[in-house]
Amino acid sequence: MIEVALLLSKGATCRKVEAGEVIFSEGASPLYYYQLVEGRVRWSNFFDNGKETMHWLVQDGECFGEFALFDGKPYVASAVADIPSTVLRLSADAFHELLAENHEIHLEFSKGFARHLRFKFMFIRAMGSNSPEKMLKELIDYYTEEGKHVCKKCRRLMLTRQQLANISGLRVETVIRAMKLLQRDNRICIVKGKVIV
Amino acid sequence: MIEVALLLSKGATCRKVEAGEVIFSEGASPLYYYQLVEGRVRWSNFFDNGKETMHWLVQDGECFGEFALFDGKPYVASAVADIPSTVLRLSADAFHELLAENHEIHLEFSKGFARHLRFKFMFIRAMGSNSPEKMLKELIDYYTEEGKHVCKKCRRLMLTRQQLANISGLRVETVIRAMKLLQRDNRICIVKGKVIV
DNA sequence: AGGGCTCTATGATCTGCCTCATAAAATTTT
DNA sequence: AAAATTTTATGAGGCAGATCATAGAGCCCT
Repeated sequence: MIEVALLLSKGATCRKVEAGEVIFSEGASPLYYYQLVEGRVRWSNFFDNGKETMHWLVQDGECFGEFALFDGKPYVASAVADIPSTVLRLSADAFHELLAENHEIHLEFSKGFARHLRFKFMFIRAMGSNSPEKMLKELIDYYTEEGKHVCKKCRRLMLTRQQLANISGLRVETVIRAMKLLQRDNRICIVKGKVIV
Repeated sequence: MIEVALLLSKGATCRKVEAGEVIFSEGASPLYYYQLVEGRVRWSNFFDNGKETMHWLVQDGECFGEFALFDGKPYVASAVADIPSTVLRLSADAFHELLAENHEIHLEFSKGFARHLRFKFMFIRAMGSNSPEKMLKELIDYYTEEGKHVCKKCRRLMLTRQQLANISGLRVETVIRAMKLLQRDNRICIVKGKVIV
């Protein structure tokens, strides 16, 4: 979200992480600002029974865990590399300096918060429907509008049913069945198992 | 969230609204910054079947609908006065001027966004448990920690079971039954039907 | 005090999501 | 190419939250 060169000039360090590596854990104190240069990071809660609640699947250029830097409280969810990734890390102090010096950057973060909050509102509204189909349709519509997780070339939604299950809080079998119903009613287009938006 | 005198000096107008009066509607374009001087405002989605999903029960001094001013998209939920209230309204332009001029105020908004996002993360994590008791316990713990909706004098949680239902997305009967189970297991203290935290 | 409303409460039933089991297909790794 | 892993798929059954019905308790309003 912040220009890489600027981050580096402020003393940010670049690190490569393997798939499955934990970048920060739920409950830990926020000490750094993190930005994903390349790769994919799951920002999730992991439960004892193996279930995962994925709050955000971080893509290239996005930051994650940033809001903990603003209220100073522990991380509410863990960040785990989903594939081999490259991550930039900047100390909290340097991050706050950057914001104080540059109103434009600060405003960009405010806009980012607004977008994220909008997503959460949409998500919780969709949950209220108590219908897997409506829930998934809203989610897919959101990603379509935002162009997130959508392949620019083939317009495929680059999310597996398992990932949609982890995001929506539904079980994978329920997602599979709901997607079939959505397809049957021509509410979504599925080609070779892949959603085309 | 912003000092009242400062808002008024920027041209904010004060308005009294009756209980039930709509301040802004889901889908409408954001034109103003709103701050509750006194009263109570429900920030909710209202569904055709009468169900309500309450995202936030706004209290004295809190602002609402503010994040739409940052991304410029329509409101995701409506704001309705829950009791007779007094609301301050500032034009979007003046609001952005204020932020640009005053880094401290801007930072306060960022912190507010962070707190709200933290709440949403907590909420969605709690939903993932698929257990009304865990969900409600987390909600009550959150309000306890934040001191929100808690009477300073008598330590009563000032939320009805119906309100908890609208917030949690559960049905009121489910909330009532879950609260009884929590009480039976000594996880919460209920006196005369009221939760004491 | 009385009327109207909301809130709290409880039982019965139903629906649908979760769970478990199994297996084929697709993808990744060796 | 083969093996291993993940993803997609389908069926059967259980369980719990939603739903519907009913009613008492508490509260606000004239």
